[in-house]
Amino acid sequence: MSVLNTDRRVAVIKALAHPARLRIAEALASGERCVTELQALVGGDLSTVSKHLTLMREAGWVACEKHGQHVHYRLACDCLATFLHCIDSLAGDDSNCC
Amino acid sequence: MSVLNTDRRVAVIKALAHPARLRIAEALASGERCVTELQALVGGDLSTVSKHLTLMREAGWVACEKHGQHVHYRLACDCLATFLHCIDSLAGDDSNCC
DNA sequence: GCCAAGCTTGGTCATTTCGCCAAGTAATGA
DNA sequence: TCATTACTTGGCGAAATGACCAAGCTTGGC
Repeated sequence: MSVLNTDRRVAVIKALAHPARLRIAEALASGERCVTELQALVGGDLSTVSKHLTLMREAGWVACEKHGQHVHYRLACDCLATFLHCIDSLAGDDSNCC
Repeated sequence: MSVLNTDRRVAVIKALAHPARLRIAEALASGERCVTELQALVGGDLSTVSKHLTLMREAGWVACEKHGQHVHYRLACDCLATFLHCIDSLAGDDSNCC
């Protein structure tokens, strides 16, 4: 495995390694949302949310499409549930991993 | 899902969101290694590697056991392969996600 | 055309993370 | 016991990340 591939993998992982971005991903699992809706969910400045979404898009987690004034974001990958299940097997308070 | 759970999930994800730590995890997938061996693999100072391992242990990814002078680190979770497969479906150069 | 809503981009500052060095502990062998 | 190897911990400066503000672009309604 090359260093480049490692760095690419790291970029994908980092894109979810932030509370706001993880919450955004969880929200999008139940359907499309526009930026303002996601801001209402995670709080903070709209520009901050927009930048989080750009990062997630570059990593490949989400895709977006413009509808009039609104930009609809959605999950671009159906493996989020698998990913989270894997994380939760480690994150559980009861340490019942694997 | 509470904020606390989100933060715990983020801590688990962050523990692999670094090139050296990801490489360490990949290496441990093929068997136990002591700290010096992992240092040879990822480079940098031994203390840096040790701190990476502490972080990964607190997140639950690895466990360790002392054998004489050596400390053997191993994966504490068998879901790493699943995790990486999920990441690679996004990290591939060919964008063939999902 | 003009204004407001929705979003993105650039800039700056505060916070976090990272990596090395130095110092300390523990086990082994001479 | 003294030196060496293996590892951990604390500390500090450097680099990366995150959050807000301000400014700009685009779309839609009046």
